[in-house]
Amino acid sequence: MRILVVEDEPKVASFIRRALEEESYAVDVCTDGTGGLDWAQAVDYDLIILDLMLPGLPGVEVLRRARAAGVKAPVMILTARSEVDQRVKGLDAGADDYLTKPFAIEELLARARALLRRAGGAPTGILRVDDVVLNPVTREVTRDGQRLEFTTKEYALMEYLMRNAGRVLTRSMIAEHVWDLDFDTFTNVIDVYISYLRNKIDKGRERSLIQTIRGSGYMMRSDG
Amino acid sequence: MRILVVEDEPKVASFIRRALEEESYAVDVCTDGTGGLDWAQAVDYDLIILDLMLPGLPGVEVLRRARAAGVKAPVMILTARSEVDQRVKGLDAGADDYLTKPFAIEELLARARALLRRAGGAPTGILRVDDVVLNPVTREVTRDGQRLEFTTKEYALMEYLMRNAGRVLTRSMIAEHVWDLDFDTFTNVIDVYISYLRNKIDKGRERSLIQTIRGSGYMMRSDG
DNA sequence: CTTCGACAACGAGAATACGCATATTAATGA
DNA sequence: TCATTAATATGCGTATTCTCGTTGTCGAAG
Repeated sequence: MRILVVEDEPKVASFIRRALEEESYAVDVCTDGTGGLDWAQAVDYDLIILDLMLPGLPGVEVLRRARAAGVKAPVMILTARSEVDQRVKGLDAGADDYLTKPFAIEELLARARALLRRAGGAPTGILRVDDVVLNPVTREVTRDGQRLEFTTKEYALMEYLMRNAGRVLTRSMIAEHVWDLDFDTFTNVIDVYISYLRNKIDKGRERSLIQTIRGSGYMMRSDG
Repeated sequence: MRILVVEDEPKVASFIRRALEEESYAVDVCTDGTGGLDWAQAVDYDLIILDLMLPGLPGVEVLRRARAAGVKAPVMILTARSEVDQRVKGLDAGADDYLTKPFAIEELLARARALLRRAGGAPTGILRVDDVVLNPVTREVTRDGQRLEFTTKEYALMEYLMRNAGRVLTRSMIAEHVWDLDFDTFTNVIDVYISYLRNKIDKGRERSLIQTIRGSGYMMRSDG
């Protein structure tokens, strides 16, 4: 699986690269529109992640030309929250999904997986802890066969916990993986969302699947 | 284990501090080079994390002077990716490791552990005294295979004792490595926590693993 | 060997920090 | 607009940390 990231902010770019690489994708990063277009045509990527705010050639134009040149790879566009019309233009120009900045890296990964699957069979990698089953591809979570509904944030947190079942995850780690770059340390959102998850997962059970490690963070109980 | 962080960006600094504290290290933060140098000389740190881009005194200079003044603590350098020149790579400024920004907090933690381990002379990282085993990564302590539960402070003290098994540790040394800057000398918290540890470790044994050195401090018995 | 003083150990309770739930406010999208 | 989700603020209960007074122990001097 090879992914092209076209993003001019070095900070964001390297953050995305790292995250994707950790998921064992091969990643190429390009910092300007023209170069991105060149690469998109030169290599048969499985996915292209494209920032719309680019120096030189605007993102929408990159996309349009790439499609015109026969690039088939699914494209995920990144936009600022305010640039709604840009987003629309992007989708018109042939994008398959969009993500607004700032975003949580887990969300980007989840969507990337979805796009890759749609394009052609990515590995399933179903996560299972106790009788909770999480399917990262469909984003479905069940307990005891019963479907559980999560919001985006809740799901991202859930997936992160499941992926690291049996390991202690400190709040810093959770912040870094589930929230975005400028996370305020002096807040209790994480606690609150853990509480949301527990409400949905553990309703009416005596022992929570998510354990609190006082002074450090949380841990998803692993089997046994 | 006490760590000095010299970093001027408040956001980054507090993020690092938090992550380290969640791993039960005692952490001091300094926002300028001159102050950092002073602290490095004043306190016997187990690790120093040093940003190279600092107001006032540049990081490399802080490091050079600290080494000249006889500071032995391992030093991890933080630097922007673009500023990694040969000197930094060769680590000939006297650093023991370097990390480029931006970085994943887990990587910083992992490297910190590695440096502390190297300095502590434990090749595997796992500390063992008699039948007590302490794993700094998972922060699990067992005696005879039996899991022992510690609070954050208890664990920090325990790790410090284990790392220095066979060596007499005075109360001031313990205070310096396990408690923070404003430690009240006229208190007996240390004695109290030693007692807590003994309760948990030595329950029902005749000879304590932790020996009292009357008039000086305490010592973790080393094997034999 | 005894006595005394200094030091350490212990127990109990006060103070604090932390996690959790709930309510409230803010942002986002239909 | 309203409904849904995200984030913040606050109050409460409890685990942890610390203080303090008392009891116990060690060791040196008499």
